Amino acid sequence: MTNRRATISDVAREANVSPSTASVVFSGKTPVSDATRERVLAAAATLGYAGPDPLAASLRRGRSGIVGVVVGSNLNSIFTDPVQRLLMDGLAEAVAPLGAGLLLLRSTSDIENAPTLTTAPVDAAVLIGCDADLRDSLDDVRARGIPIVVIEGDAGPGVPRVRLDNRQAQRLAAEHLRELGHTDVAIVTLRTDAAGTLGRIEPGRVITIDVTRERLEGARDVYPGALALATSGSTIDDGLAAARTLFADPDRRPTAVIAQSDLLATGVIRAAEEAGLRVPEDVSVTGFDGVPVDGLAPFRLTTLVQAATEKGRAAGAAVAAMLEGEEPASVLLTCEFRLGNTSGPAAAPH
Amino acid sequence: MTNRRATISDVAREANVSPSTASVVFSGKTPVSDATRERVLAAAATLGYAGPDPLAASLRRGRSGIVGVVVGSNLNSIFTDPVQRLLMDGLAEAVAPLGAGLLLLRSTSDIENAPTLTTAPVDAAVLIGCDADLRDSLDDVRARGIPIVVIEGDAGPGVPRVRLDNRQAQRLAAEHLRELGHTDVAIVTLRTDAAGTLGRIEPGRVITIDVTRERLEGARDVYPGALALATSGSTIDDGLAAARTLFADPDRRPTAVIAQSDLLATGVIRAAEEAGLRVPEDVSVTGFDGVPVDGLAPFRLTTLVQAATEKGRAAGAAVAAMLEGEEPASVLLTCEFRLGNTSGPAAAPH
DNA sequence: TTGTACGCGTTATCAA
DNA sequence: TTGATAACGCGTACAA
Repeated sequence: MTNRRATISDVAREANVSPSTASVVFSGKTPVSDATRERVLAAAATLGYAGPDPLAASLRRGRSGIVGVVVGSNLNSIFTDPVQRLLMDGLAEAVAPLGAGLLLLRSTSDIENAPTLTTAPVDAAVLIGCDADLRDSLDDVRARGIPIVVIEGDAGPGVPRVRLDNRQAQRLAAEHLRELGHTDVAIVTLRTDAAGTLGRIEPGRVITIDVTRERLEGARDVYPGALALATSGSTIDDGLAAARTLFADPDRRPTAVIAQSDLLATGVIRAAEEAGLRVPEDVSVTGFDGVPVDGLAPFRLTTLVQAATEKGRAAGAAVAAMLEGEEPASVLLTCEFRLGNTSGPAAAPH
Repeated sequence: MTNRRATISDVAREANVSPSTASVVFSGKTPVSDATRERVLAAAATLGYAGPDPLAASLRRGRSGIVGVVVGSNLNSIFTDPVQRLLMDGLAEAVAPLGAGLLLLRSTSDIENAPTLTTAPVDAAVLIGCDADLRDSLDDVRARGIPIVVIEGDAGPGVPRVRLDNRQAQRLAAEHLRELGHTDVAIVTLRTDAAGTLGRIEPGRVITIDVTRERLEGARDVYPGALALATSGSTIDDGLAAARTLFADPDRRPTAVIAQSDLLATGVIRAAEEAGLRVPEDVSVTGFDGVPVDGLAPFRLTTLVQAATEKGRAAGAAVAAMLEGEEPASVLLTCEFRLGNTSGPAAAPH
């Protein structure tokens, strides 16, 4: 009894049918007479057989039903961002009909033996962002011929991408501020490189993270010389810290701040309140993402709404299509400008 | 060329060695002469062989290297909570040395064909929380004989649990308030049932969520009759909404609020500020979790610090042990009381 | 150090 | 509607 798990052959024997018939009872791919079905099911119950072994079935079918999701660093950091969470939700939703689940994988790990894209039984991979580390390990994966999709990143030619038109979107916010009469505008950016270098972005600085660079370009299309401050991540506290330096000197403070995320914008608003400034009377703030921010009320951010869930869904759909043998297609999503109560006319100079 | 992927036999043939020798070159389990190794590797390169197929390898050794993590509803909601995120981090870390990754699974899904604990090739499963739906589907899984561990929930006898001593911990906070002289204390709780029923918890109300019930018991050990308000989740906004009703009537407001999470506590503090109350002079607030809350500064919550990452790690370790054939052992973690600047002596009655 | 032989548990294909 | 056959691609005793 403690020997070995029952297999489908055992069940078949017990039910006096062939293994293939027993298999069909479980898969339902071919009609089976009610009588045999019941006999098989009864045999399974007797033997404590819980259904086909997923591993063996996968091998036979050549599909594991698993999509690898490669995230940069630790899991905690990726899920801190509401946009990422929605994205994962959309992704999960889109791959579920394939019978696929999401396997969380990290691009790098100091842990011996950690699972990787090469050792894990994945049918396809979705890369979130794509840094240098990742790009290297990608060759192995492509050699294996599994479909790959990149979200907000670039994994080289031939790898379909799902991303936002960040530059165009951010330009909308900047134009909105220009129309309100703002001339003195500062920008609070997301992290500019893997290291998360803080502080003022001088002309020579290389911005290796696409999203950040593109949004900055969009803002600078309208305000070419605007001061830009880099943060190390998209959190309220990061926005707060950056904005404190912006508001430190009453004589040189901007009348509007373009934040590259809603979380950062929330921090900027908090810094403004700290400094005794009213939003939007004294300072206008725009965000990016259009996600609900816990604790932001009563403010409604003026922001660019991105369809984060849709982004995940698009990536999932791309993966599904490639699994069907279709040609990969990149997707470029656009954002919608949403007016909130955090932006208003530039204050008359005092 | 476009035919079929190369297999290890192809490589072996190309290198003039036997398949087993080629296999050994990749697994490294047996010494191989340098000459043969290089020949095999060269052959692999020629054929574009990217290493053993994970699926076949898994079937052969009976291990997929995948641990299923079953979360209640959507991924978004679970990762909204910083505690859950840290927990996942710890879990990922603990299972990585096994060469295992985490497969995200939902306990219920309306999507046809969605992957489940029964259809996915998992070596083990970790359940986060455990509601009725889940408990039912568990029988199938147990029939398969894979190890299961439950975090903060109860999956029935024989399933090892990893959890906190919530009651004892929450009592510490209540005792702290009692020592400060508070007599009029209110409690803001986490969700009490799957539906997320809001509002005052009357004596008869059934609390199906263990964490909530246990923490409430801890608080009531000290303040038996305290008013308790249920929220629908652990967010700042939920805490804010609940606390607004607490502070609405100036004559009947509590001098201290016990919140069942740090996020809720942050909302309570915000509500206090809104109502023109000073923390902790006019009202003391305690939290639970001890996680960094984005945007809480300059407050440091008086709270119970739980080792969230450790909780995940413990679950991972339990899984690892069971995979080694060891006996499952439940783990009960304790919290540490941490004094912040959100609690102080009860104000003299006016 | 290398090779032989077999089976892991299933399912697609085809014929009956 | 059912059954026989043959892989799926690999790892591992065991023998040489």
